[in-house]
Amino acid sequence: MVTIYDIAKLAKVSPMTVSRVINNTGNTSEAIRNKVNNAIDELGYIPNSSARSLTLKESKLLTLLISDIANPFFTKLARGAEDKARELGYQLMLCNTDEDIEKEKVYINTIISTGADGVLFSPANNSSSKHIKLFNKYQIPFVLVDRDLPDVKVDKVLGDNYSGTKMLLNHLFELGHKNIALINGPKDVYTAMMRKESYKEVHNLLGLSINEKLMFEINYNRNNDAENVVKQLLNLPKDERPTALFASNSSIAIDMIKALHALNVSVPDEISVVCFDDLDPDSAINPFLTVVMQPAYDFGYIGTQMLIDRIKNNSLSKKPREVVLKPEFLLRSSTKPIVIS
Amino acid sequence: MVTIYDIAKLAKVSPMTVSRVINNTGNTSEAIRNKVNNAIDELGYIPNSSARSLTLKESKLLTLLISDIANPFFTKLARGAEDKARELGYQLMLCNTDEDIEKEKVYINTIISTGADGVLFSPANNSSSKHIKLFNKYQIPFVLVDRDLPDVKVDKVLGDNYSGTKMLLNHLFELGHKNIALINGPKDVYTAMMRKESYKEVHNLLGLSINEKLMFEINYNRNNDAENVVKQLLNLPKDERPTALFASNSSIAIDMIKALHALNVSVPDEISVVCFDDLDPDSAINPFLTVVMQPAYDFGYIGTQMLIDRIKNNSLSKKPREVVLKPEFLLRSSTKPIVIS
DNA sequence: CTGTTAGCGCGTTCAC
DNA sequence: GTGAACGCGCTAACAG
Repeated sequence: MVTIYDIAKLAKVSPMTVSRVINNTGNTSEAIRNKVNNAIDELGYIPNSSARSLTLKESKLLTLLISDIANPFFTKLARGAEDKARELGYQLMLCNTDEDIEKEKVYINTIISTGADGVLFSPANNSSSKHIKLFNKYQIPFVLVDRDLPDVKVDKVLGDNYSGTKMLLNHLFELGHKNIALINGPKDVYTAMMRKESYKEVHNLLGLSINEKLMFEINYNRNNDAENVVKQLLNLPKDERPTALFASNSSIAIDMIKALHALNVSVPDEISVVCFDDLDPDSAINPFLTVVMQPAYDFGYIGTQMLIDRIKNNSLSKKPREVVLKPEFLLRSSTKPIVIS
Repeated sequence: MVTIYDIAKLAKVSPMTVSRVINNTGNTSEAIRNKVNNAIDELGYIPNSSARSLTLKESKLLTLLISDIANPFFTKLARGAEDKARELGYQLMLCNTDEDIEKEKVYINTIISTGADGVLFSPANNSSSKHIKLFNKYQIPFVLVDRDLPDVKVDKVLGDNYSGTKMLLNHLFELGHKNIALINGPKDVYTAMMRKESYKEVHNLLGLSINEKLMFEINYNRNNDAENVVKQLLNLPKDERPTALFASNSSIAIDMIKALHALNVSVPDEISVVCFDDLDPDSAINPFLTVVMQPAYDFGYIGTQMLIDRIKNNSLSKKPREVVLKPEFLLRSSTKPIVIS
């Protein structure tokens, strides 16, 4: 391992001078700077960031703590975060909680232990609030992305769940659907909560009744309950049976469609399906699901910008900002007008 | 920030004893252990891993250095790597080079600087060989995944590019296709190189001639050249014009299909398309592309196991192991028998 | 079984 | 404009 001492020796200066040259701090003569830089090149010196973190209490390391790396929404968010981080001279580390609050806890410990300068955080569920105390205790700034947490006052980048839900429902209404099942994520996850509220509100505003039997809560990722849900829905008496499904995210939509196919129910001929978030990368060649697409990349890009702002002018006093990103409706072929039989 | 000194004071022992309790190293009496643990809980102590790395020269941090996080192949690989890393008490950090050799260089510096214990590495291209000197110099073990590098003798997890290519081509041959265009990745990337060689070999073994005009090299990710390639192919005289495309990865396949669609060429009615690697997550509901699917998750899972093996018994002397993972052929609907007109 | 000392690589503080 | 001493938080090596 090459240290500043090695290069100090080679350049015949003190380690301190080397440090100054590396960090452009204090004054150094041109001649010395050249000597030092040559030595650095010759020895292939790479600074030890552990040592640096220890004295500086800063690591130039950001962490993206998300709940499902297999979900294209989060993958795109990650790309956005990474791009902005690089732009601003930070390194991004990715942690995947798998929607698991325990994993999340472990990760947060590691994050603090590692000395990240900030965290871009999409909490597993509302219980994540507990974990936040740690961030506060260790004074590490974080920005909430996609999923809000009650009573947590920090910078946030959120989606507009109401307008997204409304677009999806209105589309279905226009096609004549009345019995629209809501296959939602867990009720203690912000986005699921919001989408359910919006679902109810949109119905209420239109004077439409809501059938509780059409509302389900399952996991946001990897679902084995999908088939169960479908069976329950299909067993409903004809006048209650849904003609359309509103899946709360794309992962659920996929699982539902698979379950429907397994039972020989055709989409969209017999049941229409819509959901939040798009299905990259291949939706490009095979556009099927009608969705509202959220600007996932921007969630990461903007969130990271806000995070670094916080880190730099650590005016934690400054009032938290909240950015709301609008979704876009994409009409494709998983929806069809209702068939009157 | 809480340090071992704080908890030493509270527990009325020496910092060293605290360290021993935390790490289960040396003997400590039950009574003391309890006192210390209570203090730890009370103060919410979290070890500072920078300090630890400094003395221990080990960070329990692994880095996955890949070239395209938007590619589902690498996403799944990442999940496998992460699972194994967690299993074995390591943390995984993800770096995305975007197929860019310069970004890769910067990342490798950061990786060394951060003090990762090992690297799971899928190089951008053959020039990456230069970067490897740094790993050697800093004695940080790495395992090559998916992409090999000439003359680099380390543990590897590679795909079986020959058999994958053969399955794809044989399938097309059986459907009657003879003019099969190869839309390949860059020639200095291992997988692209291997697939091209295999393409030639399979043709040769069957005594089929190869038309150089049907072979293209474009980027593995985000392609603007796709449309150009398609135009060139379609402008070929009828007897040379391809009736099928062999895309070297799924990203290229998508771009090609988009370009074909843009020109109103139907897949598979007019041109069949196949490629390496599957298109999760939604291929589940919308199976379209005929592919050979590689066990991406296993690339990460096995590679990480090998990496940690190396780290633990750093018997760098031990002969490098090479694991070759077989792909699986998935027949779907992007291919069709050739139409004699 | 427990405590003391020293040092990991670096940057801040204060001299020169 | 340059250098020496100290300390960041932790643990290895040695005492006791």
